[in-house]
Amino acid sequence: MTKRPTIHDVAARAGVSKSTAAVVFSSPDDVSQARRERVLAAAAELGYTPNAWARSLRSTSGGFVGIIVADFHNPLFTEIADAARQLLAAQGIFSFVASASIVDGPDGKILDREPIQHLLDLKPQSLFIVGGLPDLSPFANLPGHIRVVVALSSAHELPGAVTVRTDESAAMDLVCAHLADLGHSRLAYIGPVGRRVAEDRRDAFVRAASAHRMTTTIESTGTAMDEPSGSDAAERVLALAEAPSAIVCYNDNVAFGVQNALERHQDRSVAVTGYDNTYIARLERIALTSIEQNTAEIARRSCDLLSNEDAFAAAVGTDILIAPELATRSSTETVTV
Amino acid sequence: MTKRPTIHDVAARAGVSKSTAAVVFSSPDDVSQARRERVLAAAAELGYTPNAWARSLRSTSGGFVGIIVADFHNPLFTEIADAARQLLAAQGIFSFVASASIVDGPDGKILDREPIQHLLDLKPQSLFIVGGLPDLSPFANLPGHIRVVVALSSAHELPGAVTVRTDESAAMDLVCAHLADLGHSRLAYIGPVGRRVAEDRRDAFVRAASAHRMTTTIESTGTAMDEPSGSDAAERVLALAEAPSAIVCYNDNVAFGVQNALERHQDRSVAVTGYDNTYIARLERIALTSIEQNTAEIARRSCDLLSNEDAFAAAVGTDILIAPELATRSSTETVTV
DNA sequence: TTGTATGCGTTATCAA
DNA sequence: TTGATAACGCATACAA
Repeated sequence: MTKRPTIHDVAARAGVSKSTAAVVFSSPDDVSQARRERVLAAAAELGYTPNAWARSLRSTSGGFVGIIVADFHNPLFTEIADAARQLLAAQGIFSFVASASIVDGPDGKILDREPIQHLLDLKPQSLFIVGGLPDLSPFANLPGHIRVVVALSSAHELPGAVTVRTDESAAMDLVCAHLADLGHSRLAYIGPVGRRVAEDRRDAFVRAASAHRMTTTIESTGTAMDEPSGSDAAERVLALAEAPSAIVCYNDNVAFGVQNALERHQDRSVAVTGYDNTYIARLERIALTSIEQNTAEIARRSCDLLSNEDAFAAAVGTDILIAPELATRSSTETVTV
Repeated sequence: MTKRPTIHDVAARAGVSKSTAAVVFSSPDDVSQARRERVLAAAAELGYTPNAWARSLRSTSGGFVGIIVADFHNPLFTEIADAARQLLAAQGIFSFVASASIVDGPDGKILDREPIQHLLDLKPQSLFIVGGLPDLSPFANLPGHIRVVVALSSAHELPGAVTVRTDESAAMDLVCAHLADLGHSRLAYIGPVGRRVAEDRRDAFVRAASAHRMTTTIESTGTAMDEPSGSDAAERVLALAEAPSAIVCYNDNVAFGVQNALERHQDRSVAVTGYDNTYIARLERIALTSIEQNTAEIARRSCDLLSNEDAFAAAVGTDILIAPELATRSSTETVTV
């Protein structure tokens, strides 16, 4: 097997022309049954499978889905990408995953165009972008027939794209309702600013909290959204004259930092909530109440759009919002005020 | 930009033939300076970059490195893959990452050949396999010029490959020396069986512990290596007549389970160590002493082999062992016995 | 040094 | 229905 068999080898073995053999794999009905069976048999004996990339080169589309993961290290992203691959494979559509490479530029993050161009050169039938990219311009002038679906981020820069993301309002409503039930009335929110998702989430929090008649304080972590920045922000919040009884965080990482700060202050009275319901939040030592984004449903809806032309056409330009759930754990089982 | 410029367009604009233009990009010295500059200028104006896959199709090798990540969800793997990409890019070598898809077969895990075949069809110059795959046979009959480097796993099935992995003996020696320093003399080890790395690590533990004159108990987690299995195994160990004063774990996940079990028993006297020094181990609430695999060094050595033919030839068939480090945290700051 | 012709593995367009 | 031929974007042996 040091060399793969080609359509040429199959044709020779079956005693037909290259073109006839090729047709067997593209539109089997256009060839007589006798020849079709001979070709198929020859292909099976040789272990022939078409070379997808030679096909791509010749055709306008390779018939596969290109998946671009914004950040390999975000388990949410890889989970969705993985689920999408399986769903598409079940439909007989194969997919190819590429990681976006994001580098530091003079002003902010910059999206490296090279790996994306390489994926585009493979001529995907449609594109699935998982997670937020600093820049969507590489996808602005795609050949019109390529469908683009963006998950977990907004694609307002791409008029022809469809976005599938978590319903932030519903999420923050779950959080605030839960805290209201527990008797909280003064909340703080800790999270980053600047990025679209960040603004959405914070605004959703403010709306939800006020709907539940709770007062709010917003503490920014700048552009950071990790454990140390959460810890720092928590210190500032705890120093406030009217300290809150619960702290709602942009994501789990920030919440871990907040938990650390509370631990340093020996303060077990303040409730903390996260967002993403990561593996870590489930650990008994952490036990963080957190929003679970419905990744399975996000993947399912995305794949539907990716593979179904009509479904995509009907949804183009819209945001599809997926309802999240709240996983409640002991981080919100505190002394109520 | 709805259509990418081809070498044809560049040649037309520069007023030379296709081949001349092509040569400018493959062996620039073989063309006169005047024409070279005209071609380069035309390419720049058009924004031309070569289509790597068309090049691959024509040549025996596309000159890029194919990276296969065994499991997207293992942060260690993605970290190494990412580092390798950057190191290779700095050398002007581009790389393409594909995730292996591992499915459940009748007896055990099965490696899906399709995505791998697709990557192979792209004709990589060399292959970088990150992490353990259930089956290396798809790589057994590669065209001879393709170099294969395997990181974090063993490649004894592939005679022509080179393995780069952590020195398990050194790792377990660090752990046991640390525990010996703290006065421990009875150790338990909790981890899975069956896989090569698992056996290596356990055997290394036994050797290191006996070198430090400590007694050992081995508790298996079967094939599992996650938090619940660690928790269960810890319960069994704690029920032992002569309970150990320290528990050494196969990895961090298992160790988190052990920590949970200890927490349930209100037992702060038993030391726990992990392996991988994940992001989670660093969280203040977890503070797990753990072995840090030197991913940067693993990536560096691997890339050296990947890009340097001579270095690879010298190392073929061998295992390159990378020294790990021990990150000590409060999980081993217990009451000493 | 430069251009012409051919092929990589496939699909598409024609005649036959 | 089938098969010869061209083309996708590129590289290379060969001729000029």
